[in-house]
Amino acid sequence: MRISQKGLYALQALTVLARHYPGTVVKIRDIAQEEQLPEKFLEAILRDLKRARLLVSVRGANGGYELRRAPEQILIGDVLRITDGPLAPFEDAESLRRRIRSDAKHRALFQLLLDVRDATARILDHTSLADLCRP
Amino acid sequence: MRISQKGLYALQALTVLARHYPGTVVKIRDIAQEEQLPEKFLEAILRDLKRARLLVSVRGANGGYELRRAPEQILIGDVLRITDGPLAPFEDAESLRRRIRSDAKHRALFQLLLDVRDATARILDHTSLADLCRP
DNA sequence: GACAATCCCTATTACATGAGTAGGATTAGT
DNA sequence: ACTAATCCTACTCATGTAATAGGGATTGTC
Repeated sequence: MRISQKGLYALQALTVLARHYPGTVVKIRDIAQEEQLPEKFLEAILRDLKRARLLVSVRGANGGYELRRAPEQILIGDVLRITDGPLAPFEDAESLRRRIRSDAKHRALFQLLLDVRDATARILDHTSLADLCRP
Repeated sequence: MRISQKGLYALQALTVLARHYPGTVVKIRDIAQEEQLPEKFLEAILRDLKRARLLVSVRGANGGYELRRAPEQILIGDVLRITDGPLAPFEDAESLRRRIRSDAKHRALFQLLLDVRDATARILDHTSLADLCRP
């Protein structure tokens, strides 16, 4: 699972929102300036994070985005699953089985890739946004 | 690091060669048939593995491929680095630093991704081709 | 030496994904 | 009404993946 620019930008943006949590909404432009991110691209990313219920937004003048939960309760694994899909070297167990012909013969390979997935997930799901904001 | 079809095919082909190790070369066509892989694509993959010094080949009639070392000494990590590049959620440390603007502020993120890389590498570099051939 | 089998090499194709950009529709504060 | 902001659709452009095509070079067998 190579991390995408989208995933990187999402995490950078979320650290900004974490610093303003709770109470204040931050607008796209301000986040983009603070982290030097392309504004329009960031806009699409924040919409995705909102659809996935990580953020809430306020529309209109003085609008912006805010975390829906405390930074301690937002796991990096959650974020990257939204921006980059499953935290594994494959899409999902089903289609991996299909990609390996004669899966009976390659059970060990299958299990190995599951182990890799579990190891990454263990790390990413035990680190929160708050952890990323600490020095 | 999502595993590519190339990587999957490479590992499947290598298990065939491991079963014939040592002493006999196996031709592309036979490997392709045994594992149901596209022959021309497999050909390109085996060439890559040969260039990377994992295989040796014999040309001409009765030619084919053979492992250069014992299956116990071929690590899955080695194979996937050839077919899929670095075993990390990023290309290399340098360009990750470039992809994250203001890296000073995001040292924790940087370290987190390094941890993920180390965890995957630890698994993949401690599993050998011989391990994949066991039931 | 002819021939067939086999690896070796370059090029091309089709399709999907990633990384954005453009431009307007909608909503809210003044 | 005007302005500032989010929301939404669609589009572009570059790159990578998964092959396929079509030979060239080498070697064993007759």
